Amino acid sequence: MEAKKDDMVRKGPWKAEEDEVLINHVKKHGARDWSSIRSKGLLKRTGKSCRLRWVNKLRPNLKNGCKFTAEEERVVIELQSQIGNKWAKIATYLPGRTDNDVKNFWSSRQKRLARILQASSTTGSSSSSSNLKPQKAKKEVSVVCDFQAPPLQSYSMEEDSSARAHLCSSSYVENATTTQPLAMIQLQLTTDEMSDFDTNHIQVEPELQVQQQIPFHEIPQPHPELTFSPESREVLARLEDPYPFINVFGPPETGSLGPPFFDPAFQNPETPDIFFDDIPADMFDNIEQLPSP
DNA sequence: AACCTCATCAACCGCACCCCT
DNA sequence: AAGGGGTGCGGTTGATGAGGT
Repeated sequence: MEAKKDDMVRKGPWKAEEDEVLINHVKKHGARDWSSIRSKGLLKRTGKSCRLRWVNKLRPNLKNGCKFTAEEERVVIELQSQIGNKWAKIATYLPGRTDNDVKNFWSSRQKRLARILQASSTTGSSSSSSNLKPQKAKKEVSVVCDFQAPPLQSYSMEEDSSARAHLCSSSYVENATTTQPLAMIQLQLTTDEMSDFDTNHIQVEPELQVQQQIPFHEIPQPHPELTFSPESREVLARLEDPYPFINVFGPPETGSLGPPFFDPAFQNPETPDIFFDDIPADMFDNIEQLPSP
């Protein structure tokens, strides 16, 4: 019985001591040999669990606790439309973000979208927001008022584009018929959320200010194509590029895109790298880079 | 204050792939 | 060639906190 208890795999939240053991293991052996952590008796966690913990929480330079910026959201949406639910691949475009982050972001988004669609379909095409929760309706009003940014250019806005361009909010989504292309609705949600980008109205966190101070019109625009045109295939091909973001959205010539994504100094102050000071400098080179073909 | 709804996050699970023997 | 172990990925779930009624 005792031996059985010792063999038990531990599950659930990680303790600080376990994190420490895991970090020490990675220091010594690198981010591999996950199974040996258990076989050596260092932890009662499975190799998978250890790897997941490292990748999602302990790895250096993670943006833990930071909400997705408008730019990151746009990258996710753009790439998801191009390559589907390849979260790990998409995450390689977002330094400091994990596939789990991207996945969670997307599923939250889908839930929200589904709710909005359901709300609009159950009550027909009524233009009022009364079918939503009152607090939601309130939020939407403020968003509509605050939103001043130009629309994304990555999707074609055809009929009714001017209205949507200026008032891209969930309440307009609600007005949309359910036959509206999903991409369009997703775009509307995006721009809704991007109202956060209005620095005149929103207090931004210090570590995000570098990016959020960028005038909206200077943000590099993604490719306009949605279909798998030759250009899109080119984008897919760039997935092997260690810094594909530069290529996909144009060179950071204005410097506007640079800091949050490419400046090593841009780190979440809540997750300092003090644990890793004595790790060989090149040890993590492989982590952020895409695997070589 | 209690309750409800929703969003977010961390972690687990199953499957697929790769590599080694 | 086949089998097994290790690893990576995507889907799902449960816990928790925030905000509103």
